[in-house]
Order: sequence, then C-alpha cells, then structure tokens
Amino acid sequence: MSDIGVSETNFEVKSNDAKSVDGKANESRANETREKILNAAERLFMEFGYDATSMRHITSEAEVNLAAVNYHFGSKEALIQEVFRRRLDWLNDERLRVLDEMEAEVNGGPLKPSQIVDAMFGTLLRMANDESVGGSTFVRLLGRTLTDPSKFINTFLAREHAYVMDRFKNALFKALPDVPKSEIIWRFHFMLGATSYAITGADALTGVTDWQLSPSDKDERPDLLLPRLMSFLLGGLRAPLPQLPIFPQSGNASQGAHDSIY
Amino acid sequence: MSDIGVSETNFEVKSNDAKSVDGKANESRANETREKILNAAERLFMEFGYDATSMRHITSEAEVNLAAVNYHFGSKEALIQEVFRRRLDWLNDERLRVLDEMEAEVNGGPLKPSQIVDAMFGTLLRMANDESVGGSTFVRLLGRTLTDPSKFINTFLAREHAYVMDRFKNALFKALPDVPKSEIIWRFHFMLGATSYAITGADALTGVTDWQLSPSDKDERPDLLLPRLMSFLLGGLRAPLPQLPIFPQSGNASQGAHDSIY
DNA sequence: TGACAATTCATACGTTCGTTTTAAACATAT
DNA sequence: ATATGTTTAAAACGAACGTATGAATTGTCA
Repeated sequence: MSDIGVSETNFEVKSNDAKSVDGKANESRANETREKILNAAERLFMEFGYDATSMRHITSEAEVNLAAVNYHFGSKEALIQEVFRRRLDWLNDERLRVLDEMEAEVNGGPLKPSQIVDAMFGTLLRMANDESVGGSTFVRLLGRTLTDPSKFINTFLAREHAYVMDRFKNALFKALPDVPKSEIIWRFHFMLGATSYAITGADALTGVTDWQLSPSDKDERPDLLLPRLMSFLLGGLRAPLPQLPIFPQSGNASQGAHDSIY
Repeated sequence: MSDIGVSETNFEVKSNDAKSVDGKANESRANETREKILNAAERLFMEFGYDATSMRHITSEAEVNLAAVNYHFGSKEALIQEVFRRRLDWLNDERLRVLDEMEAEVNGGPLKPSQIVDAMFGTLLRMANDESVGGSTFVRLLGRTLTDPSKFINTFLAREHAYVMDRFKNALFKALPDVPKSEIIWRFHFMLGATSYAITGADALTGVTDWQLSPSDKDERPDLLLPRLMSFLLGGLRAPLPQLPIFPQSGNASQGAHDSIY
C-alpha cells in the first residue's frame, strides 16, 4: 500500500533472542513461559490442527498472556516451527545414533533390513512411550502433519528430514543391492504412510473401521503396536517385486531387468 | 444469546432442494453452477485443505457469485460433505460391486487375499485414472482427509465408510481363518495408511524423501503405482505374525496360539 | 406477454483472527 | 539503586472469515 517495498520497521530483531542480548536475566522464568506455550500448542495442534487452533486458545490453555507468543516466538508460524523443531531434533538425532551404532558393528557391510526399519520406525514408536521427549502427543501430531496440505509446514518438515532420509535410503540400497532403487524408495514411502496412519489412526479413524477389537487390544499399548507394525513393514519391504507393465518410451535407466528378491 | 433455544428462523428449508418445490425451472443452469462449485471446492480442498480454503476462494475459482454456495448448499460445512458424498457414493458402490461379483464366483467360499485387497485399494487407484468420477484430484483429497483432525469430517467419513469397511473386514476374516481378527484389523489399518500416503505423498512429501527417482518414474503414472502398491500390501498382509509379549491380564480371547500363516 | 419462482448479484453484517501497542508491575544481575 | 529483561493487563488494529439480505436478472409456463 505504501511507497516502496523497503519498509521502515525494525521487525523481528527482538523476538528471537531477546533474552541473550546482555546477560541471562530471568532465564528460568522466560523458559518456563516458553515451555508452557510450546506444550499447550503441541497438544492443541495435535487435537484440532494448525488452522483451527487460535492464539487465544493456546495462551488460554497455557495460562499466559496473549501477547506472550508474539513476544517469545514472533509469530504463530514461528511457534509451530519451534514446536516441531525441539522434538524432531531429538528424534532424528536418536535415529542417526542407532543407525551409526549398527553400521559400526558391521564394519562397512550391509545391514539387515529389519535393523534399518527398526532404527527408523521403531525409534519413532519408542519415542511415543517416552514422556520426557513429548510422548505420544508429539508423535501423533507428527504423523498427522506428514499429510498436511500447508505449504510452509511441508517445506519445513522436508528440510528437517532431509539428511536422515538420505542416510536411511542409502542404508536400504546397500542392504538390498538386487532391488531397484526406485522400488526401494516407493516402499519406503509405503512404510512411512503405514506408520503415520497407525499412530494417528488409532484415534482419528476409529469410526472408519469400527475396530470391534477386544478391549484389551484397544487401549493405549504402543508396545503392542510396534511388533505388529514391524511385521507388516518387513513383509511389505521384502515382498516379491511387482510385474511392471512394459515401458513405451523407455530411454532412461535400464528399467527392464528387475531381478526378484527371492 | 437470545431468550429460548427455539429460534424463529425458517433456516435450511430452501437450500437443499430449492429447485424441486414447484417444477424444474432453470434446472440446467442451477446444476451447472452447483457442479462448478463442487469441482472448484474439490480442487482447492485438495490443494490447501479445508480450513485454509475460503468461500471467496472457491467462488472465485468457480466463477460464480459468493452467495451461490450458501444458496445451493446452505453452508461451507454442507458443501464439503457434498464434495465427498458425490464421489464416495460411486467409489464405495464400485467396491461393493467388485466384491459381490467375486463372492458370487466362489459360492460362499473364501476369497484370495489378493482379490480382496484389489477390490478395496485397486478400485481406489483405478478411480484416480477415471476423470469422469473425479480422477486423481478427489482420490488425493480423500487420502489427505483420512488423517484430518476436524471432528465433523471424521464422523462424516466414518459414517460413509462404515458398511464397506465391515464387508471387507469380514471377507478378510473368511479368507484368513487362522489369523486372529485383531491382527487382520491392524493390518487393514496399515494398508489404509500406506495407500492414502502413497496417493497424497507423491506430491506433498516429495521433499521429505527427495525422491531422486528417474524422471520416468516421477511423472503421474498411477498405473505403475498400482502393481507396486499391491505387492507391498500383500507382502505386509501375509507377513509372519509378530511375537507379541505375554499379556498379564489376559482373560479374553485365546491370544496365545497365533498360528503362522506360512 | 405477463406473472412468478428460481437464480444471480453487489453489498453489508457481525465475528474472529493474528498482531501490535501502551502502560504498569515484577524479577534478577551488576 | 539502577538497568535489563520478562510478564501481565486491556485495548485496539486491519484483515479475512462465513453468512445474510434485498434488489436485479433470468428462464419457464400460464
């Protein structure tokens, strides 16, 4: 609306690190408020989604002032990024730690597919049992967000996952040298979907399948979910390769010779 | 806010079937507007999600007046329900038609798991290739919406799917008599997740796995997706049963003797 | 052709949203 | 004590939202 694009505001300067300019005054009180906001936002985003959760709802749940979010995080958009960042850093570090440990044991040789799948998805499900790093609340939020249509959330999650995904894909390439890489990537996607749906679907899609499970199966037992999911994922990953239709304009990679795993 | 719960508005009377009160005046023009709105809403909901898509965005895309949505559908909530209903009716009818046909052929005997999986998920993917019933737009929208946090969407989808899910679950029970029902239901969930993620993830989560597929694999070829997905789903469905930890308060079904499928 | 209902149109209503502002209290370190 | 950073309170901002209204327009049938 105004004259030129270069505005005169000194925005965004104070919000990100307002407390570290001089010393560490009031650090504990500030971090306490920050965490109350993050925890409330995490829980509400999980239950209602990003758009449907208002700032007033968050600050009311966290029992802090409405202006506190913009003071500590700068914007609602920056808040949700921080909600994910503090948990994803732990999760992906843990995934890489487990993978590194496994790879060190085999001295450059290939890992077993079951090891890789467990490091990737088992770590995620075990995180859901560890309340000190967010517990099931964050894991369910993450599973839901993987299919979120919002642009800025997608690009943020993609950036956060990039390195981890690359490492695990390459581990699978080495573990299954006879399987075409494109097939592995597809099955990696399928595994991601089955897992994220298993986590969130347990409450969201209860109605779709009506469950009709025995009560003992229904309650929150992620320790029962993990072995079930692992069997399914490994069965899918090691399934016989599909018979793909002949490719008309195949001028690219030698797509013809897809050797069966079995 | 006002006196008593019984309001004085004569709401909701005209919107649903305004054109059938007297005769069939302007029927073609009205249906044309209705379909323009439904198509625009379907596309925008797919791309941006329900909350992030405004009425003004929809009516602008459909090139109709802003008030047309409330005139023809009554509310935004009723609009999205109609968006799903017109496609889901076709999809689930088709699923049941295929299943009925298969069951008629085996005369009360069990179906092969691959037949059931194909009737359920193959029908969905084949729908994505049929532009006359929504094509890939609706299928991707549906995949995304299965994990939507919104309450009224969940209950609506659950109601729309209830009968179909029940039929397919029972078909799987009969096809795999030695597998505990709870295990089948879990794996049905896993298959749902892998499928819906495979459909929507192809564009949403491109960044997460970086793909790095050959360009020939990347373009829109759901006919290539189907055999890949079917192999994965069947591999997961028929995987060896997991070794579940001993159940402390096991007073329910004989959970111990889980015979392997193989 | 004129009456009439169905549809379209421009416009406005009331609400809620994220964000900003101002002022005053509060805590902590130098 | 002073300076610095944090929190609260209350209020308001402009923008965008879903929805409602009444007049204009359109198509159909008496």
